[in-house]
Amino acid sequence: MVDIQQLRHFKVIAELEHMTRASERLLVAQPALSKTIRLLEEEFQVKLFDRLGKNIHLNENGRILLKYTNQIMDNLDDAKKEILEYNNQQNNVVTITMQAASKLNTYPVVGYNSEQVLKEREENPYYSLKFNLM
Amino acid sequence: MVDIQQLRHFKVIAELEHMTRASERLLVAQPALSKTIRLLEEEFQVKLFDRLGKNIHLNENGRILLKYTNQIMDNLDDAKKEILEYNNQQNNVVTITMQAASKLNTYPVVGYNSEQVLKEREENPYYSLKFNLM
DNA sequence: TAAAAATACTCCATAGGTATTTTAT
DNA sequence: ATAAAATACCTATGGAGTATTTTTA
Repeated sequence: MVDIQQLRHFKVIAELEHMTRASERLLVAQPALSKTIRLLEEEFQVKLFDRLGKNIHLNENGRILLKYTNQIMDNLDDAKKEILEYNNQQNNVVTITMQAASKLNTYPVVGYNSEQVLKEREENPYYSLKFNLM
Repeated sequence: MVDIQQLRHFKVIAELEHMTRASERLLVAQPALSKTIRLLEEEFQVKLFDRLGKNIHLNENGRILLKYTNQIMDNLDDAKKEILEYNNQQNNVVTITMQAASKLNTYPVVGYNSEQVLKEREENPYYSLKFNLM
């Protein structure tokens, strides 16, 4: 099974066309990268690089994989960004903190999520609840 | 580091919103899936599911991740397909086979890739060379 | 009390390390 | 003689398994 670590390494090797320099860049031993490329080549059943003398040269299969690898990396970055964004928009979250003894504001809130409110009340003298505004 | 196996598992769990049924579908033990979700939640620093009593419910973070997970899966499938396609189009590959002793056709080919031709000639009485038509 | 998820542990597969070999400049 | 990749071998981390506990409907 392909994994993202392998693709991260492949990307750098493909861009440098040089395992040793890639191993320095990635802080990973060179033989580990040789193995990674062998595994990817077995996985896809094709060579990704031509071996030219002591060097390697990305071939058409490699170029195809690189194109999709870049998209996958972008997808991952975008997922992280979008999740971060969603959770950092504090202005769409309302936090209401109240004292457990006070029934003043409890009942309207109970209507929102009764189990959670009652549990919070049992456990903490002061408790707060967050609501996402849609 | 996120990996694709984790995302494959997450996708099924997210779609079923049920670890036990996902574990049957994926032929993976249920505790392994619990751990996978915990690891993903640590990785992204957010909860992906709300725990509602004994069930789980995909939340907004989970929905965001699922969207990108689907794109990543599609990218991987597409990469495999495109590589397969490229390598199965035999009609864009010309194979020329010749006898090593004959110099008849060698020289024009030497112009294309001399090292490879000379090596092939040393090793095989009959050898063939493939050319990709661009 | 049954059904779900979480936790605790154990084990093994494999990613990555070091040392060395092979190959080509 | 040097520089690159490949191979061989070893180790340790973590993914997945079994057994059990916790939680709740």
